[in-house]
Amino acid sequence: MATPYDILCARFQDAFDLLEKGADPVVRTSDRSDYQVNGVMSVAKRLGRPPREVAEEILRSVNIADVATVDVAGPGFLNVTLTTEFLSAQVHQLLADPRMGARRSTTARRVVIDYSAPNVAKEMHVGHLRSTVIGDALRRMYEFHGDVVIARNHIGDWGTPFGMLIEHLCDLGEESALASLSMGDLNSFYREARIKFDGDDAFKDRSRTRVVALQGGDEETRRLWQLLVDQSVEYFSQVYGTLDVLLTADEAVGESYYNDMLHAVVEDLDTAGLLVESNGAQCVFPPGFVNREGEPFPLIVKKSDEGFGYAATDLAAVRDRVAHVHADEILYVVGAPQSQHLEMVYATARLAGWLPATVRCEHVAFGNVLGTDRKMFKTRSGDTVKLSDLVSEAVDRADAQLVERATPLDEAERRALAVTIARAAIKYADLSTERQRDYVFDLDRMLAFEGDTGPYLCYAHARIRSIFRRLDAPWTAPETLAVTDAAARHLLLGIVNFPEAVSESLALLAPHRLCTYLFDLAQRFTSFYESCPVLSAEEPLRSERLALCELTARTLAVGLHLLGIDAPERM
RNA sequence: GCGGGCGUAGCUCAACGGAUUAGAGCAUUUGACUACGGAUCAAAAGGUUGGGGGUUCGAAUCCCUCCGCCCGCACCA
Repeated sequence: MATPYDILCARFQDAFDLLEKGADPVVRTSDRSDYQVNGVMSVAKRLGRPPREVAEEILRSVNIADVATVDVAGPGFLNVTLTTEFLSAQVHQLLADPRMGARRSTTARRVVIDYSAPNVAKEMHVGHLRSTVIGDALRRMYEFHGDVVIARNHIGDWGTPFGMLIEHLCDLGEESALASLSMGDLNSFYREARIKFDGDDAFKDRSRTRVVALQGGDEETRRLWQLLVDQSVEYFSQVYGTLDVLLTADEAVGESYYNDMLHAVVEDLDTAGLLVESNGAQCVFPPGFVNREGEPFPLIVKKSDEGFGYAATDLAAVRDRVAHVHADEILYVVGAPQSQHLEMVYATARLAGWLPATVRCEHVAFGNVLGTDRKMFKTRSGDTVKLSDLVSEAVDRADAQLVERATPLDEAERRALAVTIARAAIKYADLSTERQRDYVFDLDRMLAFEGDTGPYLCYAHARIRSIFRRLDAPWTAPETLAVTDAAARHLLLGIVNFPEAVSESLALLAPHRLCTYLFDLAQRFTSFYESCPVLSAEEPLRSERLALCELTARTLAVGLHLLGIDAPERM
């Protein structure tokens, strides 16, 4: 279905085309009317005519009487007010549409989304949270849009640390090692291995020998390595489960997956004449990148010790995703600090012809996670909070609040709801702020049941649903709605703009746009609910208001679902 | 030094080049309670959008410059 916004854009485009072909009408939502058209001034400027005169001309030529009334205001703005009949028809269309008006793409694009990327035998921490939550939300939005998402969890499952990890596994004995790993005690496993590696020369030697065996394809070593990987992936899946993240074990396509492609990457770069030896390393120098001294800055593909750098893996991944996964779009949900590295990888892939201009390849960067003291969360030095601890603390606190508020649920339901609310809190807090900014992690704030939080939105939804549980007879929306109350109209206009919130959020890869929309919608609803009694109203007003309640609840639920958040029926 | 990001109310954050009042939330103050779920609503107060230039009919938004904070800058990913 075409949204009101679409219709207005099309109608005004036709009118603007008469004056200047292709001129943008600049249709926007407005606080002065339902929508405003701002494009008149710039057209008038280019035509050298008075803006108000141009506005009047557009007002005469635009074919819009069936949709809205239009007035000229100020220096040449057009204020657009939708007709009640039109809004009424919108309500009926939306009631019949589970997508709440959002278009479904007819040309499904294949979109690779690279997100989460934890390390094998290492704990997932807050540093992985943003990638996981943002990536998963984008995934849901793309799928909703009708695209095919190929998720890639680029786990760190290869490299020199695996020598010591495997040796440590052997020392502990497979059984007890795996038992400790399956308990999610990955930090101490890694730490113990590290301590031995640093303090025990014999262990260090064994570790190095083990790395060589691993890279050489030694069967027993590979088996041990696989144990570590499987155990970790199993653990990651548990964490994803608690967060309701869609990633599956199949989608854990880690660094090692690209091992067999690395030689070809280097050879083909060489053949293409892109490879340069520098300080013993094989490098590509994509133009435009310089180091501290202002000299060309290398992307190191093969290290001076003959080992492949991570750049080789990243290049192989891009190549694979284009050539074999047939991606139309590749998104890397990775922290902002890696921006330069990724830009260099993309530049090199373009030079090598592995990444055609038709394929969109983008770094979906996000800011650092900060503590409430505004200092960086440590990501490498070990002082980070385990993701799983963090989630369980959030669940406990959510549960405590539910108990305090005497929620009308039994114990089991309440515990389940606490999980839902904790997820909502964590995800919404992360998604609702502009990605690129640094992000302050504050459990107290995100778990608050008041304000711009996940729990509040859950509550807003549950509260509407409770109205319908009180009904003793079915209802149907009246043929024509009056929508006379300002608050009701304001709410309906919000509902009708859902598709634009979704498409804008997707186009900008900015989930916070959708969050802002949903919170605003919830506010419009409570304001409506305050001034417009529903159940006690006379028919047909009662049914009209029920229709608005129904549409609001569904819009909230669909929107929250796109963010990876469940909308509970009751709280 | 070079490159990138950020700088908006006490705090956490919005704002798609648009209209006299730059918006929310939290916190503060004041109203509304036997309330269709008060986990709420209404209102007040709180800002020379880091400073200074420029482009534009119109700038938090685009350009330049300066200041401050953060990140990256050769073989860890």
